[in-house]
Amino acid sequence: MPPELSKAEYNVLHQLWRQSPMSVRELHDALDNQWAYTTTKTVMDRMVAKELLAREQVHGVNVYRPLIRRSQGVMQWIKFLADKVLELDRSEVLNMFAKKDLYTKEEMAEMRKLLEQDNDGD
Amino acid sequence: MPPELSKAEYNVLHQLWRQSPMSVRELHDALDNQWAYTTTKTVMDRMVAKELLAREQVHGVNVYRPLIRRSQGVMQWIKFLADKVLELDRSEVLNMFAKKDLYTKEEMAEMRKLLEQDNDGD
DNA sequence: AGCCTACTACTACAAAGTAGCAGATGTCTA
DNA sequence: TAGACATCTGCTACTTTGTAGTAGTAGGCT
Repeated sequence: MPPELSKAEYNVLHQLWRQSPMSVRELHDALDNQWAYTTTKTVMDRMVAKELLAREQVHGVNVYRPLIRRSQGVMQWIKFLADKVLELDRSEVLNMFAKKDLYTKEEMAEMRKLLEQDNDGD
Repeated sequence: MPPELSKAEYNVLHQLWRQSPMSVRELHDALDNQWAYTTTKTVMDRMVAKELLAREQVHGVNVYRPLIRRSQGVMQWIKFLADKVLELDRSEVLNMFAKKDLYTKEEMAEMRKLLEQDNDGD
């Protein structure tokens, strides 16, 4: 079971899933929220501590890379959405997502698998 | 603009939107999560302080009532989902919700209005 | 009257949200 | 080349949330 992600953490991952690795500065500028630069940095550093991100130095600057896949990250929102907001079957919500063609075949397959795995186990 | 809701807070509201008012005990038992009873109470009391809930005594017991409407509460998930997870137009996501027939005509109308209001204002 | 039981207010501690500061280092210009 | 800036980086810090324990209290039972 993938770790719980906060909205803030998901936000960071969201960027890194599109482009990775990125420095704090790059990611911060790509974000359209109102965070202070240091906030972005703090969040990212804590994510390293939690092993959600990997950090390495490139030419003297830290760059960050996600350690979990998008399919894993998205799953929890599907679950939350299904259980608490839409009150639908999780797989039904997943299907709503599927229709929008945002995720690759592989990601969809993995999400379906994740769904089965903990469908009555979390 | 409705206040930001945490998942925990949303959870509580979710129950109260179905049935209200409820005592801590009733709500706690209705929830299917793993909270301790006192956790439920703490969350609810804090929500009163933030004016998300109203509390009143009935026959010596506190009962709680939501102070924001479901349409308001749901909106933020629509926004988050649209912006960060699905990368779709917010109204498109709202339409996905609409299809599922979970919300009344009035709620849908209000959500559409909320969407316009802060569509480029938040 | 004394004891359960449930309810309430209060306290507590860890994690997340949000951000400032100060030292190190790279860069540009007088 | 020595300041003068601009970054980047590692700390520190304060507030909210998440999560829960404890103790006092009031109502009902025996």
